Amino acid sequence: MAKEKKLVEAITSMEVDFAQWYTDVVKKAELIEYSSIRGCMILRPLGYAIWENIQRQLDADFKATGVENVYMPMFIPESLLQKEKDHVEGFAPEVAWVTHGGGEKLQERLCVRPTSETLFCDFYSNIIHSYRDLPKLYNQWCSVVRWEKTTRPFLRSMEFLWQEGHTAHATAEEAEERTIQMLNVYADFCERVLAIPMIKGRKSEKEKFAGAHATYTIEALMHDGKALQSGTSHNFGDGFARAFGIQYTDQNNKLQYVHQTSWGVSTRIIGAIIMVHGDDSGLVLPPRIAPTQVMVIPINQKKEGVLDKAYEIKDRLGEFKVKVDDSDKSPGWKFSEQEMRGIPLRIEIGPKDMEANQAVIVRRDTREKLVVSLDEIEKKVGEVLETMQREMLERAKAHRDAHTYTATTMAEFEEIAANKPGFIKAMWCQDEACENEIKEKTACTSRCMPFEQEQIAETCVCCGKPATALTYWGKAY
RNA sequence: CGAGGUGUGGCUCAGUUUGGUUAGAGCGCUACGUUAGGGACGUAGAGGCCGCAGGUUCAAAUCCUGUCACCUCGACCA
Repeated sequence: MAKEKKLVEAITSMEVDFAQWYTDVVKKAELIEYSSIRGCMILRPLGYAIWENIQRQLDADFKATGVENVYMPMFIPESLLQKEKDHVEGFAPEVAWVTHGGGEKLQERLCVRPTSETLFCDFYSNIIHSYRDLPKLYNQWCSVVRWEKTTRPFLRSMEFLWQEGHTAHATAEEAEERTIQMLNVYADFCERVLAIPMIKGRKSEKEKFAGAHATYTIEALMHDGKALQSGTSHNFGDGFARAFGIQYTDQNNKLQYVHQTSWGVSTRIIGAIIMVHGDDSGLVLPPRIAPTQVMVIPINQKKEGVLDKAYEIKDRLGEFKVKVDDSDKSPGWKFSEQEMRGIPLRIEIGPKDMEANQAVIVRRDTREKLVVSLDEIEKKVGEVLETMQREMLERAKAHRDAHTYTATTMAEFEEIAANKPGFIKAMWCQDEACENEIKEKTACTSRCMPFEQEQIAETCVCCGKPATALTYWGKAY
């Protein structure tokens, strides 16, 4: 395959330096701006519009399963945070504390929420009394703060936007069912809308959420072969309920503890969109998440009638999200701008086209050019957007599959980890000692034990004892 | 938190080793004109407490001390 000509000098090539490429895209596409606070980013209009689209569509998916939105305070009293032992141990090292208010030292420190389990639990303990009060299916859209040591735009920032769903159920079965249901909502959304294929599975004991009974995850593979945990769904069992005293009276007038879940996705998912679909010209957005789907670019726009024709095309494409770039930049500039910002389709319209009653449609992902008659432009745009959405998912899947390896011996595992970036499937005994040894030898962590299990060997890749689970391993963000 | 690196117009950087008039360049920005199918060109202009604080010196972007911020890698991390 011929080496693609590099059109935008301002973006470092992926091959040269993937991390730098990522930073360049994030900046050149104007997704974010660094702020004056370390590790906190400013979401610019394009970055925020993508988040709004994610939010709108996921929110509808949640509500279709009966979830309601609430809003909780952003501060958590220290005493409340400390009620669940594992939870506080997991989060204490990275919380920000408020020690003063209005110039006075506070009686009790307040932490800025790193996650809101404790607030929801406290709340639930007050409002749940009877089996008739269950289930509670609440979600909130908010930001949380974690005092991270190193940060990267979208992937890890000190403050980030997310949603956190928190549910309370009468039975363990119902909680488990909800945990899996929400993981499926996430995975379906990612495939259908973001065109990112996900591996669904369970986290190891070591990787699971602080205080959870079980954590489920969706894992995606980035273009550089590193894994990104893109969303999680936790089954808390009755652990938090016991710590917070969340009890209800059942049909037989007996006191019972509730069973809880929590689940979340964050702006990190935007990092996944960038690193799965982006190329050396910048961002590539799947049509279903793109804030602008079509950019009409007039050629020689000073010429009589060209701009009018561009606006006319925009009006005719009313069912899509269309903009006209009528700035006085040169056409070449506008092409690059549209590409850097990941706008799925561009329509070029100039004097030559007008004469022939046609326009040129260019796909962002393949740069394929299509000359279409103006008479059928609505139909063509619809078709191309759909094709693009479908093919982006197919390409991402093909890339992931081509970078998924299997290892049955440690030597094999080490050889792959050292030379081939991607997922490694290997059998594991689920002993944490092996997990640690694998990390030490290969820098790979366990990503998940997928729902779709295969028996590729009898014994653990590390210790040789009988294996209990096929596990995905990889270097992770 | 450890190792390394970087702070000079909006951006990318030169100048620092060897202290010396008025601190430079390219890009971007503004105005006018010519252009226009893959980041056009000309002319004229605006824009700098050289990260911050001390110190050395006749003289500091440059040397010394401290400090802050950011970046990369590692450790850590739902």
